[in-house]
Amino acid sequence: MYALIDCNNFYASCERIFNPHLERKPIVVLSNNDGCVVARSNEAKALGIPAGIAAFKIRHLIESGEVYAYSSNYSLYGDISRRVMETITRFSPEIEVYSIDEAFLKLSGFEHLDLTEYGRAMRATVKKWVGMPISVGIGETKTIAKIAQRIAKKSTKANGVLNLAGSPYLEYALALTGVGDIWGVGRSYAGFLKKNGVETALDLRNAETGWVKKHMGIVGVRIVEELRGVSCLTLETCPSPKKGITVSRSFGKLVDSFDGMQEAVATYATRAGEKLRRERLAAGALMIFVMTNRFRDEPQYSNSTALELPVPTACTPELIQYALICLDRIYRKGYRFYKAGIILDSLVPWGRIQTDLFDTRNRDRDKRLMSALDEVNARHGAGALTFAVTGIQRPWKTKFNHRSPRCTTRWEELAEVKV
DNA sequence: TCTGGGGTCCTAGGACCC
DNA sequence: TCTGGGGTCCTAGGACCC
Repeated sequence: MYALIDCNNFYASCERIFNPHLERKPIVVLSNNDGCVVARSNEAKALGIPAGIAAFKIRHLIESGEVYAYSSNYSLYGDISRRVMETITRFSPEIEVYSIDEAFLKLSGFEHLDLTEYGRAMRATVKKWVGMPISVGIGETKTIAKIAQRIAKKSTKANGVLNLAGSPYLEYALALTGVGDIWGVGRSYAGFLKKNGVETALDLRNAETGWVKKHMGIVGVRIVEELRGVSCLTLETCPSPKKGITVSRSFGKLVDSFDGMQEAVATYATRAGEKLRRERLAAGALMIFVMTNRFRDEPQYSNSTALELPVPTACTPELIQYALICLDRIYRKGYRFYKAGIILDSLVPWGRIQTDLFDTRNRDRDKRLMSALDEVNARHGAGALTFAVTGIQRPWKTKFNHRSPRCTTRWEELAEVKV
C-alpha cells in the first residue's frame, strides 16, 4: 500500500509562504536566467499561460502587474522541501523522497486505519506546519497512487485526497486517465498507444502483455502490471549513489572570447567539484560541452569532448585543469557562445579509488586543501575563496533579476514583519 | 533584446572472450 | 554450396522523470 504526496504547484506555493498577499494571485516562477516559465499557480494556469513558455512572450502580463514573476530561488525551495519531507515522515517510517516536491510513503500495516482520513491528516499537518498545500493519492501500487494523486489534485470533490485501494471507483479512475498521463508513459509512447487504439489507463491495463513487451520493452510491462495491482516498483528508501554530476548553465550574456569561456567552464568545474565532495565521490572521467544559441539567426556551433582522468579525483584545481584542456580542444573563434557545461562521470566513492603506481600528484595534500577550502566557504559564504581563473566580474553570469529573499537559509534575508 | 537544468533506466549493437 | 554456440562488457541513443 502506497501513498504519493505531491506539493501543489510547488515553486509557486513556496513563494506564497513568505508573501501571503500572493494568495489567489497568478504567479509564475522562471527558469535559470529568467528564461522561461517552469512553475505556475492555478490562477496563472487559468490565464492560459502554458508550461515552458519563454518569459519574454508574457512580458506584457508581468510588467502590467497582472502576473507576478519570480526567479528560481533554489535555496528557499530546497529548504521548504526538506521541511515537508520531515513532516510527512511522522505518518510512516518508510519514505522515498522522489523529487523536490514529491514523496512516496509505504502504508503497509496502516490498513486498519481509514486511509482517506489519514491522508487528510497529512494534508492538514503539512499546511499548518510548513504552509505548503499538498495532494495525497493512495493505491496498491506506486503507479495507481500516482493516478489517485492526479485526480485528488484536480477534483473538487476529492478535496486533495483520493484513496483508490480496494475502491469501487478504481476502474472509473483508470478510464478517466489518459494514457499520456500515466507515470512512465511520455509523449512518444502515448502517441504510439493512441495510434493503436489504447486511449486510457484502463485500455492499457487490458492490453495484451506480449504486445506491450514487444513495443515498450520491460518498462512497459511493468507499467501494465502496476495498473493491474501487481507491485513492480518498490520503495527506494535510501538513495543510491549518484552515477554522474552535471553542471551546465546558459549565460546571462553571450560569450565570444576564449577567456570568457575559460572563466565559465572553470566556474562550472568548481561547482561540480563541490557537489562531488559533498557526496564523497571522485570522478574518473569528465566531459565538456559548448553551444551557441540555436534560437538566433547566426552561425551555429556546438561540440563536446571527453577525457579519462589518470586517477579519479575530487580536487577542484585538477578538475579545472582537465576541463580547460577539453575546452581548448573544442573552442572555435568567431562564435558567440550561449551555454557551456561539464559532466563528471565514472564516479567512485573515496574509499575505492584505484591509484596509479606512477602518479606524481600529492593526493593527501589535495584532500586537505579541498577540505580547508570547503570549510572556509561554508563559514564565510559560498564564493569566499575562489580560483582566479573563474574570473572576477563574470559578465556571463546567469541572471536572477526577480529573486525573492532566501528567508529560511540566510540571516541577512530573514522575513520582516511590519506592524 | 529575451527560449532551463539535472537526472535515471533500458536496449541494441559492436567488440571481445572462450 | 558450405561457416558453432554461448557469453560479457561497453556505449550511444532513446525514452522517461521532476
